[in-house]
Amino acid sequence: MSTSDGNLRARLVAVGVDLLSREGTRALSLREIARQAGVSHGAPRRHFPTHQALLAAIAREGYHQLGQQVAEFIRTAPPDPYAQLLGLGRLYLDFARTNRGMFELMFRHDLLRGNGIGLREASGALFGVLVDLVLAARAEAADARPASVTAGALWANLHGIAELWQWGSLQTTVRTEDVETLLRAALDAHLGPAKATRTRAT
Amino acid sequence: MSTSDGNLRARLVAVGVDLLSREGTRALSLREIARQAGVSHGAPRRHFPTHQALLAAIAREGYHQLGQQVAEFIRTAPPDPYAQLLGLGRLYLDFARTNRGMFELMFRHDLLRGNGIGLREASGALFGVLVDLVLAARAEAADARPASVTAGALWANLHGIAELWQWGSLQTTVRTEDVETLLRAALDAHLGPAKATRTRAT
DNA sequence: ACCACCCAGTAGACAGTGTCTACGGCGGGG
DNA sequence: CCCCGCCGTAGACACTGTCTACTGGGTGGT
Repeated sequence: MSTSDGNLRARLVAVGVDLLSREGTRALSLREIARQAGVSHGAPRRHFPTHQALLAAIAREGYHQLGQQVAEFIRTAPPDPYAQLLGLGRLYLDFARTNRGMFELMFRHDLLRGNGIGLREASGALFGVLVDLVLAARAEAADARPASVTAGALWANLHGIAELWQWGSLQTTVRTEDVETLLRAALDAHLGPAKATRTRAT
Repeated sequence: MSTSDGNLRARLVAVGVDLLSREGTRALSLREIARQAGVSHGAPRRHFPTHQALLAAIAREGYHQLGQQVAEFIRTAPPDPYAQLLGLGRLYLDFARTNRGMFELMFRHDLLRGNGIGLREASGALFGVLVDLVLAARAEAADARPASVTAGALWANLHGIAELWQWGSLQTTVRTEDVETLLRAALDAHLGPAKATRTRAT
């Protein structure tokens, strides 16, 4: 069995990911993870100094999964950078919607205090992809701002849509249960309305 | 008056707000709030059926404070709707930065399950102000999308900036420790670059 | 005036949590 | 061979949220 052999550390993370997807964030107690892994409650302490460190490792696995999905999408995507950005936005929002607990865990504030060094790096790599795409997508229309600023604002927009939609406010205030509308609005806003015509191509 | 003689309810919320601003979200345990209020740990149960209900009441107080700040700003603001939106964005980001724990509490997912009905309403009122301002700000430039969509996307952008900046990723990936740059980018993007010239006016 | 009643607050119990410490067994290197 | 470091176990400790029994005091009804 690939899960039972050898490293308990990897098995704890795997059990945490599975438990996080089945039950919510609430079920991710240290003792419950150890229970599901079939070890005593003190065992995780040999591999993770604290509970937050284990949660950070699980969140890191989430960034790994998201990064793999992004890489897989980029590999099998049309060469048009705007279409790539649209698909990337859909991927981000779909990831947030499908893996609710994981998305919530990945951006918890208390996880990068001390032991979450890898989290900023993981998100930074994903952000680099976004910067490159933004740079390519708005190459024709000259923009005064650096691409990192536009990419940052765009990422913030995507993240805000995911966050507010998950929180439930957008479902009642804005009539759109379609996140797609907000995604289009954000893309068109940050990349310029000239690119909006390509939206129909997808 | 059931609320006046039982002023413990209001005192619990006040103690929670104070405790939340001094220590973090971690300190907001039911027993600690009761301790700071000078009552036994079972006393809050007479006014709030569960711990989450008390937290929801504290978050509601946060929405109240934010709403008062917004109303105060609108009252003493220049009539230019774009300048009002800029100030409103600054106000939102400043509120998120100044009252970290409160902002985190106000958008916690588990608080509107069951007892958080008032939270969506409180945020909905603030959103209405935003929709009106967006409607007025882009009156000249005709936009195909309804104002609620633009306002929703803009709010999501503001919220995402606050969230990602608090999380810390924007501080390392984007070199700007200035949230102002991202705020300007978001406003110019969603309201059209034609309005960007007015940015220098403030 | 009296008495019953309700109600806010107290105190204790219970299960569950994260962290710490002492202990056991097991395998590899001196 | 022995000894030591590693890894998992078991129990304790101080917490937490929730539930239940209990008490004190004020109010309303008769």
